Amino acid sequence: MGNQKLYKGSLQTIILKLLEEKDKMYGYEITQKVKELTKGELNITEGALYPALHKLEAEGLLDVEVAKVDNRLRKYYKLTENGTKETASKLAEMEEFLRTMQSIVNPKFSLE
Amino acid sequence: MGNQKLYKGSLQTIILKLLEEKDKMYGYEITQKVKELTKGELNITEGALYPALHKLEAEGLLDVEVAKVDNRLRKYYKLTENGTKETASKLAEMEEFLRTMQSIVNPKFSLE
DNA sequence: TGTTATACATAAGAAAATTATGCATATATT
DNA sequence: AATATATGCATAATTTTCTTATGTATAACA
Repeated sequence: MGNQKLYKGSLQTIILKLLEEKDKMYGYEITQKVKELTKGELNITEGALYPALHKLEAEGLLDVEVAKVDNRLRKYYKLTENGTKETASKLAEMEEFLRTMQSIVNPKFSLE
Repeated sequence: MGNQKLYKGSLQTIILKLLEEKDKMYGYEITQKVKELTKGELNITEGALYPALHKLEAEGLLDVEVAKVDNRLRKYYKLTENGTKETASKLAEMEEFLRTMQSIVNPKFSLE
């Protein structure tokens, strides 16, 4: 990929956004969904994902619910009320960031 | 700002892009230019900027030229030949990243 | 004369990732 | 039957990249 490092700092927002769309997801599902959405460009590693999920849970933005499917463990995460608010806020910040970066790397197309 | 952390990983690209536009700039000038371009949203700290410039120089992407203006030191940086190539490459990666993030946070507007 | 602006630099620490490793079950392949 | 790949979780060690704090020095302004 090469540009993986650009995604640094955006993982939390990505997780929250996916959970805003789907209501409840488990870790592995998130990695697959992101791979699909980005056509393979972004591959979330487990070493990044699980600590991020745990942190969001610890901050009270996610609730977790354990399930057993096909004799295998799954941890379903969903937004808390607070998580929903925080998602809106983080998405707004992300959009601002994207606009700003656009205006830097492609000034001509950002006269708005 | 709040969303400063989203810029993590994009500093090199920003520096290179500015130098592609202006030919030669010094550190302090870069911080001011970025502040102006982003309407104060992004404030590059010295602790991030100077190490980044030194690294780009060490990698052979930038040449440095020292000048004395008003009895104060300035270090002007400019792109090397290799730096120009790398800039194009990094800008392409950045644009890909921005497109991808757009498509994640705002799927409706990214059907292109 | 003290504060703000200009101009460089580095060190300590924090945040967020990568890489490596581990455990366990299910499914597909040879 | 054995092996590899996929599913599913987790953590530890390390690296990268930043923030925060600190240092030096000159110029301009109040």
